[in-house]
Amino acid sequence: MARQSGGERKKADGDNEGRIRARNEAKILEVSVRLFSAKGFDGTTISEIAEESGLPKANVYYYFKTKTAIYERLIAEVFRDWDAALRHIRPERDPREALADYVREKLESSRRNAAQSRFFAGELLRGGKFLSRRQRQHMLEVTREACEAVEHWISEGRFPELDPRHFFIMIWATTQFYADFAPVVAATLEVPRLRKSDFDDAADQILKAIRL
Amino acid sequence: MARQSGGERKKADGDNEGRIRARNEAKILEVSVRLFSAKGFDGTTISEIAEESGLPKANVYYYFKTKTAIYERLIAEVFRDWDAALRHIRPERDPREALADYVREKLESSRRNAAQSRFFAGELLRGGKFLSRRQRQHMLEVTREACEAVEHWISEGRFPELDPRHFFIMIWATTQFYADFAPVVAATLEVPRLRKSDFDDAADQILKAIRL
DNA sequence: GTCTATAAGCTGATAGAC
DNA sequence: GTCTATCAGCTTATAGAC
Repeated sequence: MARQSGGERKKADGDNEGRIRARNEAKILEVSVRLFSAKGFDGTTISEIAEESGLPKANVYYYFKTKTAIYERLIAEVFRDWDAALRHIRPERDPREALADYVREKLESSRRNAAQSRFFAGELLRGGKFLSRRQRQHMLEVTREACEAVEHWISEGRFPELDPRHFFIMIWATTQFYADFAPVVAATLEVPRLRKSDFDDAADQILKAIRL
Repeated sequence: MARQSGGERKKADGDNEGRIRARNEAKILEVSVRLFSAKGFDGTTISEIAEESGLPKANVYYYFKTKTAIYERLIAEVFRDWDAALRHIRPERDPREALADYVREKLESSRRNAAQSRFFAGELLRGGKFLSRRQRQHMLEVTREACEAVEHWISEGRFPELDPRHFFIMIWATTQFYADFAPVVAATLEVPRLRKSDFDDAADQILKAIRL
């Protein structure tokens, strides 16, 4: 009680304030990624974000200055994990095992965060206008490193003579596809909806198809 | 002159009217597919469609009752070509040649109609809510037929023992990717923008990777 | 068929009381 | 920090003169 009175207010309930802020921001972002991925940037309204977050519209604006700010925060969040799976691709590893780990992790992470995956795919589909130069640069560097690992394997005769860049595009396209275009995949597999086992099958089939 | 007067007006300038209608509708659709693919359904306004079509807004509404009607017409148009490339996949053909033709045509058509390809990808990314049951059914049947051809090849020992459905998902995902996510691909290949030769390389690399 | 003017409603964003 | 009330602007879509 005493701590909350006086001129130190701002600092005094800093903990509480921080907790509330963290919780509300997290809720807003969680709801937003789902809505943006399902309806796009313009199809998503702040009213709807507020409603599904259980907050009045003005409170959403209290935490995020604009709708664009929410979108950009989400881009940054997705981006942080973009290269997580690529860490498996290292020259000293066995190519077969490294690729298997990479494909499985990529499929698993897009399955677990389907909304996030679709959100990012939507952004790239529209040309990636919200990506900063920094972020583009980072993607490029990470890809280049992975390509170097593959080139190393090729030079040792442990990998087929493919262009690593096209190879990664192929793997990336395929793994993303299962989560991003789930309805099409489900229809093709003739199941009502995708289960974890379908993703496991996908991983096996992809690795089998490229016959490493 | 005489033909245009009197009660037969509607029929008399039917030719002219039809030509104008055909031209204006085509222009509207051409502009719309580009705008929808770049900004999504809600991000695209009828004002903008009208402006870029060189027509007043009210005329757009004269040809299409609603914005949704334009979108649905585009879906139907894209849809008509969905299975064109799959016609190469027939049991009596040589699997190697059939697949090569399929991959090349898929890449070439998505390259030539990049806006259309992205438009459709955007629709599927949002769950394909505008697809009719008929259209879904058609996709399913065409895919099933192609899978049967592959199964035939497998039974004769002319094709690796893969699940044809996962195999087609892999091919479809990869070929689409080059046109739909062109900026990412261009960055990965470290070129300013994709040229026809990049698509040709892609076809070669895909076919090489699956080692048919 | 063409086009201007306008209706009716929703949007992102803010002011200001509590 | 929370929330109500509200604004200014833009949206889809239509009415009605030409």
